[in-house]
Amino acid sequence: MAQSIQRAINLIRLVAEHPLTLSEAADVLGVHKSTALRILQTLEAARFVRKTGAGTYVFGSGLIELSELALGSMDLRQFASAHLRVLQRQTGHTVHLAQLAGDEIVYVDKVDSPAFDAVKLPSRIGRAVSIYASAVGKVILAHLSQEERDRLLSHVTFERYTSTTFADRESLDAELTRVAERGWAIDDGEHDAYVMCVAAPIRDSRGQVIAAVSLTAIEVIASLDQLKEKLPLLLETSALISQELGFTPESSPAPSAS
Amino acid sequence: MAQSIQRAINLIRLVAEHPLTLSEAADVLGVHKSTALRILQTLEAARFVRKTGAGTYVFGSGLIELSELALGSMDLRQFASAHLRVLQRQTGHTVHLAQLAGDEIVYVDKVDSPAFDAVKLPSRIGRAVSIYASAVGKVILAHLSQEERDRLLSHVTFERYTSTTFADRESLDAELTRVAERGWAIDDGEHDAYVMCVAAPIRDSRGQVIAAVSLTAIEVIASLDQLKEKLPLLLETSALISQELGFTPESSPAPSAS
DNA sequence: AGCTACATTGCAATATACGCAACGCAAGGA
DNA sequence: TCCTTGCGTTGCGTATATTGCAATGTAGCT
Repeated sequence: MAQSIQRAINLIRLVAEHPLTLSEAADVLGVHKSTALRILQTLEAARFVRKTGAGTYVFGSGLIELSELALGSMDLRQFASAHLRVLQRQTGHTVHLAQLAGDEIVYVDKVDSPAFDAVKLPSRIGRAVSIYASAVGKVILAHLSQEERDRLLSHVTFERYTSTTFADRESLDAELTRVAERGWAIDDGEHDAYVMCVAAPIRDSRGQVIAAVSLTAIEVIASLDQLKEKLPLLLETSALISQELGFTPESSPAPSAS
Repeated sequence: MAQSIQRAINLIRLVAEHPLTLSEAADVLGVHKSTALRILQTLEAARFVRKTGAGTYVFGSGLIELSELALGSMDLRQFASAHLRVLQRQTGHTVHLAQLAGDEIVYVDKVDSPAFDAVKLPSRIGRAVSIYASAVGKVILAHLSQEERDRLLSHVTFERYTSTTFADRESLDAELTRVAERGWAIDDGEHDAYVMCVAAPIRDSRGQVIAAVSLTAIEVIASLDQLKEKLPLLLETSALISQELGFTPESSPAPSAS
């Protein structure tokens, strides 16, 4: 489709795995050395790769800087990081930090159980999450203004992933009302039947909900009820992160008890 | 130099900052829409960008996954992360985690002071550090085998950045002996005259030094002596991280007191 | 020194990526 | 309802940017 760009992408992939000399690069791509050189020089100018003293090409910092730029508010990650790790230890479950970015909700951090035999969830930093079939999505959606909510949902085509999915606007709105009232959301296998979550919102200094923390477990490991037992810890974590972002609880209406 | 690749890189940069429609992308690049489309499709196939429901292109997870792949042992970062953040709080100084990657030493994590008025150091995750003119470089070098040390230094061309730089192999070797004896290294403005560091080694389960933690401050903020006062905290941190990696202290010879 | 293996440059050929124009499609207004 | 407008998408001929070659430069090794 775009040969030279494809070659450049392949080269980046190779370099990310393992340092490469020019000749190796040319061999692997199946092109002449001069061709490989020109691609690498272009990538080098963008700092996507870097030339070492030994003459090999290695991964450059440009890509990492881009990732951080795209994940946006590094502030949020920096502030949240330590708290997420504490929460992981306290609960033993996988912790996610998701953020509203443009029209989507994207994972910006993830803390797995460090145990080697632990189940690694397929979620990945940088990936978008379903906005209506996830605990983080629902808890963020529930705390946005009506206009914002409409905007985010206007392009969505609802899909019933499992029997518990809220697959139409009416039932979703009813669920979001419940979520807004109690201040946290669950995911009862709404996207993947065996994946359970609880999520709590994170607010910035203006009191706006801009992100969410969640605890995730597959049902064999922990039932939804078992996850809910960790709610106090989860809510404490989200409150601490909000505080770090400059949020002062008294400046906003308290969630009504339901 | 490689026009289409350059255009692709520009597009990635734009998309990382802010979602883009096809027409906008074409306008900004100054090319026809069909050209922009083909570039975006290629990038999309590599998951470097992703198409949202609304038809805009946004940053894809492919780049982030690449970054994580390249930063290698996510294990180290996961294990170290919480400890680095604690150390930052305890000391108030910038904390770096640097790792031996191939022939070079690369920053894999960094924790700045969260204060808004704090000086942000120009170091960046993913960037290579001078191997002989940095505290992390020296402390890693000092604990490698002679062959490894020779290999890493064989391609180096020494440069006297400041008056304190160890700019030749003999004086560097003498310094490395001192570092190995006491188990930690300093950087007395050896690369940038006003930047001070102390660094301690991190060992994996085999007892091999594979990384280092450091505390950094510019001289106006803290003198080298003030940094040294934090040494107990630094050494505690590096010991804790090493333990998490499976290192058992008794299995290795204790550093001799100097 | 001479050899080998590598990176780099200049240049001509052509494959490749480009712009154009036509098409498809959806949203909004008359 | 139909027309208009603005978007993304496809096919195609052309020209330009990219390629491979061959020659040159450079460094490490015997």
